[in-house]
Amino acid sequence: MACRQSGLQMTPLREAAVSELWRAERPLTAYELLARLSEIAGRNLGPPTVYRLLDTLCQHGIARRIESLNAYVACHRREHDHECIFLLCQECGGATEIEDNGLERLLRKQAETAGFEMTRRVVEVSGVCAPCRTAVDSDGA
Amino acid sequence: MACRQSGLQMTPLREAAVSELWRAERPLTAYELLARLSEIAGRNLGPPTVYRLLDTLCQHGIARRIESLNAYVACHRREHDHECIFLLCQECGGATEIEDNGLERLLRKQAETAGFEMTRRVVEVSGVCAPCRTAVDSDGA
DNA sequence: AATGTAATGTTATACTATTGCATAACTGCG
DNA sequence: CGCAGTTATGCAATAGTATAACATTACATT
Repeated sequence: MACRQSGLQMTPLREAAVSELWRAERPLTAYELLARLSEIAGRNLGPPTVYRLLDTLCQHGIARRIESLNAYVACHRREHDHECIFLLCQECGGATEIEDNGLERLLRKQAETAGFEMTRRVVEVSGVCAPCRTAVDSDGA
Repeated sequence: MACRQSGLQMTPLREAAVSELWRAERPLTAYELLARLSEIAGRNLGPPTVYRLLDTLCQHGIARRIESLNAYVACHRREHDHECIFLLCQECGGATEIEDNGLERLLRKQAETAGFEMTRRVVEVSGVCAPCRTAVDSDGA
């Protein structure tokens, strides 16, 4: 976890949160994370605790919020500061993070053309991921 | 409103909803719309009524949901079937709808490369719109 | 110990959305 | 017309998501 401390101090709670987000193979809602952390802590945490954790982690680029799911994932790609694109599978619930500089440029250009100062962007694609597609195919469904 | 009836029957409630979304110069939350429609109707509508209205309108491309605001706007550009890009101003709350075929192509290509079947996408840019930028500039702020 | 700051706890509440079932309105048809 | 089938709306309850406001704790510096 040491590599992630871009000025953020890693408390036990934050470590646990990051670790749970990593372990989950899909985005977790705040309340799902709340339940898992409560179990780990052996006591009931309150929603504000978890929302604060998530805010902090998101601000440091360690986690990301997925708007169309009201859920959160641990973020890969800490090296670059890029915002990313999510591919969200409707079958398995998985979230894949990708990146596209061309798309970035286009968005930036569009904003510029409109005289719009861009501070944040959300790009989320919903559909069916490759593994789930083949799974469905071989179902004969 | 006649031009919008792509197989959707226009009831008084739906007309009122569309009309309110149009009149608002920014996205409305479901509960904001609920309040306005209740006032118009002269009685209290329930949340399900409004959420059903919005679902229906969104399904017919008459309205669109903005994920990062939990809010809804009337949709321009009925001609094309394009999904669109929103520029969301953090100052005035306004939402501008734009379109970019290049971006569309890029997204589609990315999905394809990942073997991902895309059924829906969300592209939302937050920032400050041109009018608000000049307003802030002349504030000296 | 005294102070300051960051982190977490606690209670209550606000906001967003859906489920499930009841009723009403409209359509087509005999 | 009267009836069945369908679509739309009403309504009550509740689920799910998020924040405000304030109290407490933990730690660092002096």
